[in-house]
Amino acid sequence: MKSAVRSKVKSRRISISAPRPDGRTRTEGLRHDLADAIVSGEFEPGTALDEVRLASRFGVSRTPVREALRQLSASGLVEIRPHRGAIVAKLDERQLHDMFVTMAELEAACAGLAAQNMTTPERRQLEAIHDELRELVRIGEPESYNVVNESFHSAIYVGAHNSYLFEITQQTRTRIQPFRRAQFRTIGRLQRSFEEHDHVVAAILRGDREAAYLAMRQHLISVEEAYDAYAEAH
Amino acid sequence: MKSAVRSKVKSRRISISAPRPDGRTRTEGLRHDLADAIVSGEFEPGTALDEVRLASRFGVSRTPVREALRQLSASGLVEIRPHRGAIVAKLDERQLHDMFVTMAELEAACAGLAAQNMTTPERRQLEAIHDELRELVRIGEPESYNVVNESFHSAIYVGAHNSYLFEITQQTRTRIQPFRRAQFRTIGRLQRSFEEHDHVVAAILRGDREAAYLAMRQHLISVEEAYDAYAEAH
DNA sequence: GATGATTTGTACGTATGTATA
DNA sequence: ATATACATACGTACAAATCAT
Repeated sequence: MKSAVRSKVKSRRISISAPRPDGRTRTEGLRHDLADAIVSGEFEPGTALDEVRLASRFGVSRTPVREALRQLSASGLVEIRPHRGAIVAKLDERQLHDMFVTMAELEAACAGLAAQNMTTPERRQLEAIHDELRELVRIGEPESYNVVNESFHSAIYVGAHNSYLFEITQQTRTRIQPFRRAQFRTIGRLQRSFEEHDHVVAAILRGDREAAYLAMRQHLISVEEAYDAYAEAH
Repeated sequence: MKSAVRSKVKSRRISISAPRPDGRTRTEGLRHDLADAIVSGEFEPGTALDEVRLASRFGVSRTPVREALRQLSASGLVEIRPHRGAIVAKLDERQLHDMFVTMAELEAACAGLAAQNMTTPERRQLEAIHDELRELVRIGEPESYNVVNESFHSAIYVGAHNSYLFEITQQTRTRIQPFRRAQFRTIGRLQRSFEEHDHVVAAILRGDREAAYLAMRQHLISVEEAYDAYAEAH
């Protein structure tokens, strides 16, 4: 219906071609923006990523869109089916479970290495975050707890002092993100989470690698169980 | 200067465009071929990946080359510097060491999960491979040992029954590959490797997750030490 | 199941940014 | 420091494949 009109109408170029104010290429900017949209949940898993629509939405041609999609497909956020377009990657139950289990192993490895490698200031910082979480449990603030909890885990990734492990741990977290429903909702779960952290922190502070590994692995398994219980109830 | 002439001259198309005999796109084929060339050592780390040269070498236009390079950069084999071209990814000492340590953690995680999850046939198969390696140590065949050793490790990746862990373990192995110099060269190292495997196999067969984890981690640390010793001597 | 519409895949030209003399 | 050469970034045209009808 509309197609007859289009070919004459479209001719005027939008020309956003201005010499790139920032130093970034369009492809880079797009990859970043698309990843954000997926991780934040704006584009849900399974959403079709139409090249032309994305191009016009972001005011660029199809070329950078295609290049960004290729990169995101290699990192796992996007799935490309040849000749059939790209969609936001979808995971079935099994794949999601596998990812959780692997995440537990990765974070446990981080904790173990952190027990060995953290500097004294890093250890002090971890304790400080842990104390902050204790207070948030006491006054019962799930939202703040979730935010500070992120720093807790990040501090341990960094403390492992291993750039590659850091990279794949973050990447795995990013890939799971679109599938995370709610975080901690109940005070009970908060309390339990804090107690598990307590074992992790104690092991790291006394430099006990294997104990830190086991405590963190256990913590994450228990996080998955909490998710599952929540998912089942909803 | 030449541009006046060019626009008339270029018109004849080379037309390798034959309707794609296989079902694969050129980008896919190229990504595969490039990854192969890098992993096999044909393109060494640091090699410049000139778009035009690659395009003509593989008989395609620059577009699929660019798209393949983007994917390989997301998977870590290639490094893209904006406006400055792509090179085969290079790792410094520290990065390589970090990757080895992480590989040890990943394989250890696989071994731990394999101890839990391997089926009876899988356990039998692992034992069979292990017996084969014993024989190869006895008669002293480093080349065959290296080949069968790969199956040994692969059997454990598979036995973990975790698709995501499998994926990142393989990907890490691929990324380290271009930096592997020689494999086991000495009979002494062969013997030592076999003894370490022995602990891993025993732990897996009796379903002892933590012991399997520790034994595999130790094995890989000792593999890295062997590499380092070799590198230092050469 | 064939045909037209739509969307992706590939080629190529030109502009823009980077390196070099 | 400026100009020149060169490789990449991006837009656009067309071909090929998929999907609707």
